[in-house]
Amino acid sequence: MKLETVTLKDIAKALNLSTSTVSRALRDSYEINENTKKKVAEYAKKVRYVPNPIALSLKDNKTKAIGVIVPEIANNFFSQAINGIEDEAYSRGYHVVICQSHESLEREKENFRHLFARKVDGVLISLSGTSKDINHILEYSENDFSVVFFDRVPENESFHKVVANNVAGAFNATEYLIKQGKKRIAHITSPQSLSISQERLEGYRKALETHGIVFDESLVKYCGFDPEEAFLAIDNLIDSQNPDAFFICSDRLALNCYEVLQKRYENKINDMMFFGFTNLNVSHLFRPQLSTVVQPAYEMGMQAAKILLDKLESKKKNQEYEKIVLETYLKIS
Amino acid sequence: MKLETVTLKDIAKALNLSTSTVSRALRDSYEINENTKKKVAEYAKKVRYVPNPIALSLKDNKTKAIGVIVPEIANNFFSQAINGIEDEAYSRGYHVVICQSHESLEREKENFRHLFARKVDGVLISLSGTSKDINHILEYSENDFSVVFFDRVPENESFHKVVANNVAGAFNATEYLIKQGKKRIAHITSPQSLSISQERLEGYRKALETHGIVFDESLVKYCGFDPEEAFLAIDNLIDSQNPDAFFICSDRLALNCYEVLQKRYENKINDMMFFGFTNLNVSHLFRPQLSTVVQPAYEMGMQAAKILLDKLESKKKNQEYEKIVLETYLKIS
DNA sequence: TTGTACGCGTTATCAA
DNA sequence: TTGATAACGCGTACAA
Repeated sequence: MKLETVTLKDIAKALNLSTSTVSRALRDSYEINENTKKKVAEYAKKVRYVPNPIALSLKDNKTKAIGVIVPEIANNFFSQAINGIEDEAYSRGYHVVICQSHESLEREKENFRHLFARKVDGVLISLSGTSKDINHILEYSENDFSVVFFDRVPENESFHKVVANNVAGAFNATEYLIKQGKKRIAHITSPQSLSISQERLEGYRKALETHGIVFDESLVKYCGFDPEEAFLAIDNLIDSQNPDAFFICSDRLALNCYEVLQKRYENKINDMMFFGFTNLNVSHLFRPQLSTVVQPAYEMGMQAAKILLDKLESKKKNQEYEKIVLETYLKIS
Repeated sequence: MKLETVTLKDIAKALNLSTSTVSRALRDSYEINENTKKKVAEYAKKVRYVPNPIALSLKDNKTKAIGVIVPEIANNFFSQAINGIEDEAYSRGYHVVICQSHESLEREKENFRHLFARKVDGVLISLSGTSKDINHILEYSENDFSVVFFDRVPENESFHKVVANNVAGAFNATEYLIKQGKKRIAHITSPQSLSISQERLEGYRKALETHGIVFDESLVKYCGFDPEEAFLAIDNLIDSQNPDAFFICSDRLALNCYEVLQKRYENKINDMMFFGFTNLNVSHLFRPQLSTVVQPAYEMGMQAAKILLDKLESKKKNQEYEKIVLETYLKIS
């Protein structure tokens, strides 16, 4: 059985028809004789005709592909989100091109350039930790190129966004720690420029306030992507702030913390409690125990993809920008 | 600044040249006047001309895209391998379309159909745990469609393959346990159909033999993808085999084991030792401790991509099939 | 040195 | 009901 790609022309030749007739027959056009349709359909099936998507793309100036830019795929939150994106996209006939920014603005720009040059129909993106603004994205989106943000989103109002309820999640986690009797809860989080950092800090603050604990700025540390930063932050906290719990707002930072705590402060961590904001599927196996705020990653990805595809496929330009907020839940270990 | 896609024709019109002249000028053809070249180059840069890859694909019947099929991206080994694949591919002007089989043969077939229909130039694949044969792949590869396997590879000789030295890795892990005084080492592994299962079992056996321990088949359990299978296997082992260590050959199974061991046998696991065959980057945080055999995932992905791209770009059909074997290392926790 | 014409596979328009 | 032709954007053989 040969698999050489069969074209309309091949079918036309074999059946003594014109390519246009074959094309119309396969698309079940009303103006084609039923017999012809049947004949064409049968033959096409027999030779396993599959339309060439490249030709279609060239014609329609659409690729039926969407791009996804995430910081890292080796992160459960993002890989779960990608699963949601893929399920939605594939079920609607789109395919997905995944790019990683590795938390670098430069890479993110490059990814965008790449995806645009490759003519994807739109992009889903969660901003890198070093992207302070979104000028590099505005440039494209102003020209009618669809972009939907998820998880790490910009302040800019003129975009569709899908996020978790970070404030509530952080509130609940912090409140949990407070109810366990913790009073000096250190908060270690991602760069301040990120929406998620701001919102989670807000939830943390609110919980403290609600429970009459004075917010102490020196318990809050923003950390970038050099592990040494986190190590140093922890050293400082332990040396001078006497924390009794940690609320750590990313996978990476949680691991950094455990690293240094286990190495240098093994005797101190027994009474400490740890809460993360991660989708780590193994957190319950950690010692000391790590509870976490879990985001509905799959659902977020799916919703984001849905919004993008709906937008791509709708004729009307809807200038109503949606912001979908999904709830988190606590996984206590 | 407008971003409307500029075509050769636009440039030609603006500069009062023909499209072919512009095309040649941009490709630095020797037959074009230097002045013209400069003029064209400048203008193209100014309007940010980017060739339309769709048009090129249609013309060349090549997409400069490769497909990757892996069981799950939410698995460090595969996400690291993908990083290697992407780095190699992007640096050579290819892009990467990632598909997940979710350990299902059906999905794997579908992925293949999809990638082929999308006209990727070739495919990198690590077989799903339920793929007993590769007929669905032979079908394509026999027709001059390039496929390179990595990690989970078929026996078939007529393919390029990149694998870890599973035998040596398993040998070293088992030997380590033996040297720690363990005598009844349970071996829990993936379905027998997978190359990795066979090779790791071989390493395990060899280590036992080398150290004068009789191989006991009842200590070996193959588990599929239903967690209950693993739970049951462990129950059986503990009930009737009295193991003093576990050598567990996948991320998923390691987690399954911990799940049940922590829940039901907390009092028994203190003296047990655990070794995995995983690229979990958090294994050192687990309690009980999990040491693991680590595969050079990034390198494997990169090598596999390199072989595929070299093949795609070489004129000659080289019928020499390579099998690259990379060494693992132990990460002791 | 530059331009014209064609073809990649498809569909839409117009003609028959 | 069917067929011929043009067009999408590009590169190239051939013509000028």
